[in-house]
Amino acid sequence: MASDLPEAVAGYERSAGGDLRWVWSSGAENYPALLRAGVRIARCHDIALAERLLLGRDGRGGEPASLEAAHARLRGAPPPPERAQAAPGEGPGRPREQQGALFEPAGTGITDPRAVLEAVIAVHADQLRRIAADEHPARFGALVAAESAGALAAAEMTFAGMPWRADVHDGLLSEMLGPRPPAALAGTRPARLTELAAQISAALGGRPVNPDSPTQLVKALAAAGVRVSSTRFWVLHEVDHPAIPPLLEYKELSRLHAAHGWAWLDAWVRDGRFRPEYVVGGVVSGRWASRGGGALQIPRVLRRAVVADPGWVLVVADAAQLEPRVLAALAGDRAFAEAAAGGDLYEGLASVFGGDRNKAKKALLSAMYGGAGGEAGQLLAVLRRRFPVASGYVETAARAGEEGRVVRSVLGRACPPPSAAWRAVTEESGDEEAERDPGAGRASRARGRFTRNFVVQASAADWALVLLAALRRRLAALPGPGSARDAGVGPTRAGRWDPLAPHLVFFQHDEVLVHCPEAMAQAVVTAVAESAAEAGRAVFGVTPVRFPMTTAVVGCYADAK
DNA sequence: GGTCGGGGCGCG
DNA sequence: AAAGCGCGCCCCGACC
Repeated sequence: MASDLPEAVAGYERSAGGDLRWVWSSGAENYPALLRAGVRIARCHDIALAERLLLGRDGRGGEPASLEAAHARLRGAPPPPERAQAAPGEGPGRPREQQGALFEPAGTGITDPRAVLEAVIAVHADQLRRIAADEHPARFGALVAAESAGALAAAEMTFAGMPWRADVHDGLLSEMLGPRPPAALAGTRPARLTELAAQISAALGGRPVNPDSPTQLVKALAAAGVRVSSTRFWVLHEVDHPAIPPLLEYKELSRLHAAHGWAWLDAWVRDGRFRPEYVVGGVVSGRWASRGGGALQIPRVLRRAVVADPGWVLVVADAAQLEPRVLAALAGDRAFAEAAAGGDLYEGLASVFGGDRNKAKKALLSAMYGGAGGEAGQLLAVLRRRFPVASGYVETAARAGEEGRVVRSVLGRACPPPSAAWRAVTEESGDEEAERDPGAGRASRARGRFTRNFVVQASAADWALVLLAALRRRLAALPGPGSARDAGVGPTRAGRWDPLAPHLVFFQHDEVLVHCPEAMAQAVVTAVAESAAEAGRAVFGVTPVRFPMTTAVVGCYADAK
């Protein structure tokens, strides 16, 4: 393709003043190269993500969703195999390199530019038809647009990177684990873990026990007169034995060392930035997943290492009690929405549970997750009596799941249909006298819990995705902090990635981080609030439910809340 | 030598 | 107290 393609793209963006939607095979494949060339685009239709949503809706989520596959299906030809996810020779825990020429789908398939263009046009037209044929075309169209915008935001966050102070991270590790083992001893336990392992072995009779091995631990504990069903934290926590305190400390520290220790730092932090690769729509509910780096599981203790650049700040914003609010809006439960009108939803509901905020929280979580053990049953009964509409909503979703049906999020993302194995287990025997498989009830209830949670989690993901898209758009429209940048506001900025403008650097289900010049922090806070309100309207229409975000302007992520 | 499922635990 | 939902990734140990 033309070497000046990024220039041409930027030119179109500029002349269209942002009122332009690129249609392309995949943002994840195409956008990183544009960003590296300094080009930012405003909007796109992402064929691969749209195809994934459409296939999921039609109960065909297992089929490949690439442009080539969609085009082949359109022509009645057999779809090509899914592209390999990882290039050969790529080790785990290493950042990936983006490959492939711009706009040229990688791997096997279409290589002739005219054929690519023809395929894009044909598949796009077909997708628009299939969207229009949806039960709720406007909502499903909004979902496709938000998912596409999400792909842009994801690529931009990877490109910008999360500010990460390797020296602070190293200091935290040394403080907790002892000094970093020299390179020659890489892979061995640091001092503190070695000490703890020795203490554990000594307390268990003196023979060496590998605390990383649940099997060895259970045996050694049994020999010491302690019988445990597992070596999970909360099981061991109840045990009174001298080996337990060092063991619990070992487990906590060894996890940090293994998952986010020095090896992680070497592999994932470069030039003061952590650049995880997000997988948009990687979770069935529409939440994002990440590939490598454990980006969505960063231990809270390491937030200390996330520090804004000099003169810059982090705006940390997270949606307060998003999922119960989503349930209130989904179900249209007026009583619930009114009880939750205040800032803290659980506090607002506490009066229903004898003034106990924790009980309110437990009742809501049980309703959304399907828990019913212990106290939860009683609390659920209270919830059902006081908020029958909201309770009925999740009960209906659970019943659908138990019966093998599918459910959808508010914008229309579909949950996967049950597997063939599930159908086989739960199928009623034709013979009335025959014993029903004892696993049938268990499998049925498990799917009920899944669909019960899906309607809430997936609708919350819809809202968060729309929020992210709105915030990305609003951030790009903010005037700059100084006169130099003011001169660049408007059309001349369109189509350009501006490293001095506020940008999203992290997104974790219901939380966003924006890195911005200090002088722009208040404007960003306002943009966050406006985006949240916009998302509420766009996803749920007219509703009394509010979706407040708690925002903090900080120099360090750890100082937010 | 490699793969794969389970146990365990980090995040929401 | 955690569980009940969704993930990714570590280590171990069984297996090829």
